[in-house]
Amino acid sequence: MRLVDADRVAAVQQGLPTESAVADLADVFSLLADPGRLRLLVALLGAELCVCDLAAAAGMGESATSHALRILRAHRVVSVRRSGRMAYYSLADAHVRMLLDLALAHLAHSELVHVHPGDSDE
Amino acid sequence: MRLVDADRVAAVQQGLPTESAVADLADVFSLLADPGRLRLLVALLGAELCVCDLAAAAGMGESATSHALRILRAHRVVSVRRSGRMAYYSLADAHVRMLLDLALAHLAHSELVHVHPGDSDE
DNA sequence: GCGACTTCTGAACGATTGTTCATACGTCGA
DNA sequence: TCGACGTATGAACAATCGTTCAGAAGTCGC
Repeated sequence: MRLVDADRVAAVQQGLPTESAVADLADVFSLLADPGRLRLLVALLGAELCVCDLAAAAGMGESATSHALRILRAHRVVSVRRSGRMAYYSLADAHVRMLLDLALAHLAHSELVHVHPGDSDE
Repeated sequence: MRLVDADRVAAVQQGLPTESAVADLADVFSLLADPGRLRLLVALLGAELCVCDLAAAAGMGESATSHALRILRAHRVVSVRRSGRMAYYSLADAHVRMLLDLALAHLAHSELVHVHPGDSDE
């Protein structure tokens, strides 16, 4: 394999996180990479909601909502509080909350950050 | 569709970003959801590197690296500077840079944030 | 110009992911 | 206890994504 700046490559490699750390990071970002889950999480930023209200707020079916919540729950991103036959979900991961806050702040702050339709996306 | 707390649902819906904004956000997170791209971006946090050095630093093939860079370039996340037959890439999106910095800071800060293997992941 | 080299691109394969339908579980009211 | 309701789960399908192989385009040294 060819190298141009071996020193810099070695320095960068040393600064890289562990393989498992990178995998965990990618895992967290994967959870945020789905519009449905993203809407659910944003909805949960301020309020605790039950499944049917979450489905209505996010504009998706209750089954899809339950599946999405199942994944988020498995990754400890949301927590559930049961009251009778209702299930109230809330955001449980401070890490994800900060990522969401940062992302939403950038959304409100400027509209130049992301690509424009038909402009650069492949 | 059944609703438990219609007021709260309406309030949450009003606070949700636009559909296209959510899609753009999910798009950005999708770029960070792949371990290979994540390693490339972290490598680019501090240094400008050519394709072969990036491939070596991230531990992936040059073709795979080029494909990943192509996607990142299409989304304006990285920019390329050409010098002869070499292509030097650098991180171009301040938004993504802050997300990466925040994520890496959390990695260094605590190891309790994410799930443990075989503990909660489905 | 010719050959070596770096990067880029296209196509095909395999794998993973999200969605949907249908159904099962647990809870409340009569 | 029985039916209705909210939620959860399983399976199957479609779609998307990443990787790989092979080859093309452009550049430098001779």
